[in-house]
Amino acid sequence: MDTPQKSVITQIGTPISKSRFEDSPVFNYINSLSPIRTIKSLPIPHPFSSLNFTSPPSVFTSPHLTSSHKESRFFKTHNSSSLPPNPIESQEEDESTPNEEVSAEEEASIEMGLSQTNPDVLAASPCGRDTTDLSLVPYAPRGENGSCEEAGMELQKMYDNVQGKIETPDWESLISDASELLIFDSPNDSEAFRCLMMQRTSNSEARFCTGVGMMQTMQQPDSNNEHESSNAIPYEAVSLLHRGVRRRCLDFEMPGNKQMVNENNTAACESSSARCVVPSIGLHLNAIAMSSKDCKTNVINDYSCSGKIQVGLQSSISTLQEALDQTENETREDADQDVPVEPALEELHLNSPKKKRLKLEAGEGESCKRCNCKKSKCLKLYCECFAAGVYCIEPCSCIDCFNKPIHEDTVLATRKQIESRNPLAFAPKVIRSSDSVLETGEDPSKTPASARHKRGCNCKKSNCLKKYCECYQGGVGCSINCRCEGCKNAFGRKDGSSNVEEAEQEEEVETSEKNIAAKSQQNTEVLMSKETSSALPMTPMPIYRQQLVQPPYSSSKNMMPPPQSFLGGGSSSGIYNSQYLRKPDISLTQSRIEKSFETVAEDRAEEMPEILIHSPVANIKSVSPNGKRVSPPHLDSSSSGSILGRRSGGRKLILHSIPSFPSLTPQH
DNA sequence: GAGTTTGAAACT
DNA sequence: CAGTTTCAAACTC
Repeated sequence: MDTPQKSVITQIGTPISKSRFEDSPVFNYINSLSPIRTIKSLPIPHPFSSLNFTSPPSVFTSPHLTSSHKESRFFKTHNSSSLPPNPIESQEEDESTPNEEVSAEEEASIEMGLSQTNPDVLAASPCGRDTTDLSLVPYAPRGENGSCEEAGMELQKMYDNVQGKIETPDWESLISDASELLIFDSPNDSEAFRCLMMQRTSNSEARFCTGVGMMQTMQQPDSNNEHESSNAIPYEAVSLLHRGVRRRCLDFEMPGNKQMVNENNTAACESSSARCVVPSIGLHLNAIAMSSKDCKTNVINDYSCSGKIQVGLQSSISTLQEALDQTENETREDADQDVPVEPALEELHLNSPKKKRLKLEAGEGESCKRCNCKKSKCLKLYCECFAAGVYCIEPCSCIDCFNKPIHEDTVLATRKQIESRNPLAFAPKVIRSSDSVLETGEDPSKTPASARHKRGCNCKKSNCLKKYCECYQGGVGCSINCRCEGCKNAFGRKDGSSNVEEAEQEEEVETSEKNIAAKSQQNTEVLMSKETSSALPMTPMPIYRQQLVQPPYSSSKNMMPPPQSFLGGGSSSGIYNSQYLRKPDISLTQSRIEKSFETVAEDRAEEMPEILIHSPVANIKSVSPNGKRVSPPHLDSSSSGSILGRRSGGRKLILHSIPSFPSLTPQH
């Protein structure tokens, strides 16, 4: 259904829109853009620039009160700016319409560029922005949505007929995807914007991060076109959900599909967490928290979180074409796959008594923080959420939590206070320097040392072998900065010796037995996976999931490097990501930026193997961190052929996004 | 799930 | 800056 509709729209819409579109600067801008080349979009001074990202990240980045104002302003501008409140039309499909058209056009025109196309489109279309914003902004007079842009309105009117047929949800998802893409593609602005969105989202208090939330949302996927109320919820929920996931990477579990699309883009997954973290790489991509953390790593990083699900989902998507299809069918997929999938995953992975821990581990990376604060009100760095620069969400078990959008002022004030005391307090704890890898030419896989804990640890009893150790937790070796005693950090001792191999060996020894036992089990799975992979582009999700999940189980608790660690440094907070992007990266020359990106890509690649390439075989063989990292290239085509293909594809996409990044830099 | 351990954060 | 206390995550049972 969707596809045909779209096609209709595309065909019809394009011609029709032209007359009207041309009038709007936005459209012009869109036209000027090459769907494939995101780069273009950035350089081009579009009306947006002023509106959108000017002061984006401020919100989280630096909890300045002004930031909030800016944001509000930002939103106001959008909302009020152009649209004469047209409650009627705007209500439901305003948002979707414009974007849709554009996306449709672009999709039609471009076979590939999911990532590129959408981002551009979004960027180009104010409506897209607005939509996003609106959806994100609870406070914004949404019902209205009316706040779409003129162009959107006009278009909408024009296409009203067509649109009527179209289901908004699809578009919404598309939009959200596009937004994702956009976000990822344009590190700086997007980042900032993301942050913005984040706040807004949080404000909305709609916390979709949680799988549950998702589930709920997903369950009502399409429906609702009719009333605002009904629509509003689903729309926001869905869109928010997606965004929320990206942003916080919070609940990994979520929108696999969406992310998958992104994933094809590659950066995406991590992105949220990691990405946010791109530079540092958060809790992964820097943890995660670089997150993923962020992004991811963020993010990623963020990766970890989404990793499980994503992987599973990814397995289902091996080709761009698929991705495209997916985009088209997103809604459907969400409804169909996500719902069932999520629960399944949860059960698979999280039912065990260790559910909580596993969850945390998965999400640790980055950004997926879930605190359990009782006395700090989540307003101190004790609180992981607060420290990560994110609001607490449902999954948190905190008591008397003030780290919520409602208490935005308090949060910001507190943050400010803490920052005044320690400007780097909210900076990623683990700083990964892409430069080090590049410059030294070190093998990233063997040099976790390239990333270091910002201040170093102070461990006394844990020997830096447990997560008590922030270095270890961050997946980095101890450094001169550390004041630890009896350091045995598996990622690198303070004295410079690396225990990684040793640790691995030990771990392997420990796990070998387990693995052997598991091997027999997995053999069956392996065979299945091989068969499946060979037969189908996508591998059976269950297998991948298991594998993904398994590693943590099988491996010794302590020895397994936190997922985030691979992604990068402090993924943690989306907030910071923007900062990092702006400050360090901005200063970088384009070439250098590219390099960094490449590094990221490499890291990703490294990472991907871990997650994606957990073919049964690989899994068995490479339990240890190194093994995983090194193994990827060695993977047998037989076992991971499809995966590799995907991987390469992912990289390719990442590279595409690279150009866009530099484009942002010009601002400086 | 409760209790313990641990080390960062906060405080003095 | 050093010492102490508070805190929540990590870990153990």
